[in-house]
Amino acid sequence: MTMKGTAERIIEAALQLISEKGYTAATTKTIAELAGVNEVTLFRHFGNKRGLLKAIIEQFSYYPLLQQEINQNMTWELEKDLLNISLKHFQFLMSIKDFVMIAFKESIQFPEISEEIANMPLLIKKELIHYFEEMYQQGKVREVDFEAAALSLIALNFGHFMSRARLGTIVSDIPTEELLQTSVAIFSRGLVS
Amino acid sequence: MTMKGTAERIIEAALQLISEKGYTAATTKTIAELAGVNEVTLFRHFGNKRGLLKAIIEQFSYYPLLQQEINQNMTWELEKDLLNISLKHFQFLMSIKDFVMIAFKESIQFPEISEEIANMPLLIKKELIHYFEEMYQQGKVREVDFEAAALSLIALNFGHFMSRARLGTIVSDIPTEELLQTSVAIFSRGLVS
DNA sequence: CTTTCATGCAAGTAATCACTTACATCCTAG
DNA sequence: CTAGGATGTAAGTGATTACTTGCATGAAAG
Repeated sequence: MTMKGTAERIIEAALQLISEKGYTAATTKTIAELAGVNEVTLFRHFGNKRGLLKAIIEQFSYYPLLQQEINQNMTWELEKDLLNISLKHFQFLMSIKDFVMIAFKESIQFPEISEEIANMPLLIKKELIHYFEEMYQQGKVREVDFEAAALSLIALNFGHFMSRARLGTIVSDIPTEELLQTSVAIFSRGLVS
Repeated sequence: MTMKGTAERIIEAALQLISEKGYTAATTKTIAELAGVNEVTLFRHFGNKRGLLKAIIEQFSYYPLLQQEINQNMTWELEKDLLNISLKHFQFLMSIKDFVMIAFKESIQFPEISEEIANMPLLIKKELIHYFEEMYQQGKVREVDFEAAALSLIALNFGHFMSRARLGTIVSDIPTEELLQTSVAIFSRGLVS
């Protein structure tokens, strides 16, 4: 069954080209070429260009949730846990980098993407607030606005991701893990009671 | 002299449309329409579509520097200064929001933009490192990797900006100033000696 | 062996793109 | 009042776009 492989290759090519050039500039012709597939095959699979984008969005709505992986491996040591979460968060963003880029490029034109991409920080926020509240009960973090704290850690990771994904090492050549480690060290020290 | 007003209106329209739809999808026709100008006038002013983008980039390369404003009003009280810097940084990003969006959308296709947009964090990083080093001399911050610390604060602000600029209040409806305040409070507490 | 189904290939559609040319109109500075 | 420069209008260019149609090919399944 070559069909599955073909559709997947088209989606991969579209993912790459749309994330690089944007939806309009990534033509069906170039997508088909990159996929090593005839242009008509693209239309036979997805109907039209928008159907291809829809397929991309659907693929990532079923993406393995970061949420669950955060809940596991909790040691209830603030810095250790936050570093683990941050690393996972960063790696997760990197693994779906192309999709994130498309989402930020085309969110105004295709509102369906906005909902999809907003869902990620919302879920992580929920988990983090839950974690902070539990840690507060244990007397391990001081009293702050936990929602704001959660959003800050998310913003921190996302900012690092954007910088690395878009500008590479232009801004700094500190290794990512080192950067996140310092980043989380400061943040968690600001949270401990 | 109506010329200046016309060129400005075209640039404004282009800024809005390109940031919303991307370079390719923002057609010269729609840009001219939004500017309330005939399409040929656009070409008479900027030669071709790329010349229009070039004009946009040039406009922001002469943008008043955030750098200077940071250097002023230093109180050498960590949290107060960092909050001031963060607020200014955020407001600055918001004021050139459309340009930032274009930069992140088209940086792969037009590398000139990448350099322009990377310059901003580089300058702020330099100032922050300088500030942290001085504060360390004064015994007011503990010893950390100051570059990583600077990058973290920048990532923090940029992350908040991206969230608000792109997703609005979907993720959270905490007022921006309140969010930044908590954000900086945690961060600066993690830095003090 | 034959049928079926995914794909390739060739050709063509109408629409839209960036961009040009020629000429009319208007405002303003001299 | 007049000359020049900025703008509008009209019409059109070739290139490219998303998308379609008809037919050939090839491999796999019954």
